[in-house]
Amino acid sequence: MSDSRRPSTADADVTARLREAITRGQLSPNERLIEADLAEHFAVNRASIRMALAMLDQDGLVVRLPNRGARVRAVSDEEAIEIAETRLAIEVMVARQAALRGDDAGRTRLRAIEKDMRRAVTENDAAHYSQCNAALHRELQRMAGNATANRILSTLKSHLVRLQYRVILLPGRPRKSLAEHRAIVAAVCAGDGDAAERAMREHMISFTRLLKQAIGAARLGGF
Amino acid sequence: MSDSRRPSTADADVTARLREAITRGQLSPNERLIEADLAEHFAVNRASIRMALAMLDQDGLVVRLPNRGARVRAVSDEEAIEIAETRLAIEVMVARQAALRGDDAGRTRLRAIEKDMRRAVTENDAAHYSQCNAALHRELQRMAGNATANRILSTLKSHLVRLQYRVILLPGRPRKSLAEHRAIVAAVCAGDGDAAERAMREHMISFTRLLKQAIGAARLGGF
DNA sequence: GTGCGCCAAATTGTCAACAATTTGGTCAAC
DNA sequence: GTTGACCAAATTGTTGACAATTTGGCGCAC
Repeated sequence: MSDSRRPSTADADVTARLREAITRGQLSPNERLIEADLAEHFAVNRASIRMALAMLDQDGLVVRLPNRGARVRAVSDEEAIEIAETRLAIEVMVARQAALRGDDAGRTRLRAIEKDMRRAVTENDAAHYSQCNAALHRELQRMAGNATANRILSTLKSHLVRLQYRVILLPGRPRKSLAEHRAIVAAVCAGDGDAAERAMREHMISFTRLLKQAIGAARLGGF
Repeated sequence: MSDSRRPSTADADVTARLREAITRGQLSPNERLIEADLAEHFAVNRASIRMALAMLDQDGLVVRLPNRGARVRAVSDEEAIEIAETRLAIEVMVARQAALRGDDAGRTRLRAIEKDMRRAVTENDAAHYSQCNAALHRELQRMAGNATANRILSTLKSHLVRLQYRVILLPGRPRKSLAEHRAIVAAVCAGDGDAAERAMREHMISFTRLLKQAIGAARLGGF
């Protein structure tokens, strides 16, 4: 659903593809991004690549040094924690706003996602659980209707994707996470902003703590 | 201090200048940004302008439509409120982190700024007060040491500059704001994260409320 | 007079060539 | 053997020309 006759430039297209290649880990952190090579790989000219690199630099996914080219930005461990903390602050606000401003359709969808989530846990389907998790947060964002927060969250998430799968795969995580999610859904559906905020804070603190553990473990075991 | 022999490209330079022109209001909201004109005005070639527009688009300061050019993005009233709410969430976190992680030098500077601020209020110097205000928030950000949050805050602020001066100039605002700032400084210097968070929340809620008032007033009186 | 198609001007998108800079290696001098 | 200058290759930065698209106006039919 992206190659129809809708007006779109090569630039925007290649930017999206390059962004995905980075977030999906097909390009390693600190890997050099050589304009000519990328231009050939994506079958566009260098100007488009240049544009894409400039935008991804602004996004924080790429670092560019004058006359010295671009690299995939490596998020350090400290940075990953910073990002998680900032994400926490915004997700908490989003949960509150979703509780206060959400509509009936949203609440219905929220309950459906929760149900689906329960099934994923009983069936031990980690992949599906991860999808439900994303869907739930997405629905909360939609209900909150704060486009600014949504934009920021999506860029923050794009910086963490590489790391967060470690957390999801931790033993016992889905069961714990499920309970937290149910508390969030209950509070939001009840229209209780304070409770939603508390529940989301609990959830994100728990996530952040595990992220720190995962990072610490990787630091010891990785090299 | 920008034309020395430090390596810098025309692109980065013109991006900063264009960004400033937009935030300072020298370019009106919705104004068309024609590449050739800008290139002539800034004495660079179109490619640099193109790059700058792409980055500012990513920043949210400019909107670009394929084949139809770029315009200065107009932040709607609803959006301004969204931005203020999101900023609140992050500033609150920054205040907490500043309280927990701040160093002695930072605390000293904070007290100095507060003192300066008091003087600005007694002397009714709104411009100087505004500077102190910026300095205080900047110092808190430095103390918190959360680069991610800092980056986000600076873009959020750049979207609000046009509006916030209305709030500062409201009668009685500096005196009220001063009391709020003193509470923040006290809590942060005491290393009390909870209190710092509360104080900053109070302050930002008060700011957001006034922003809404200012927006409402402008909507009635403006046209 | 109103609507419709068409053309020209303005503007953005794409491209390739050229200039400037960095990088890595070689060779000579010490 | 090490240091330093210098050169060549690789890469990025800049420029101008050309192609594609949109926009606004003009004339024509009705």
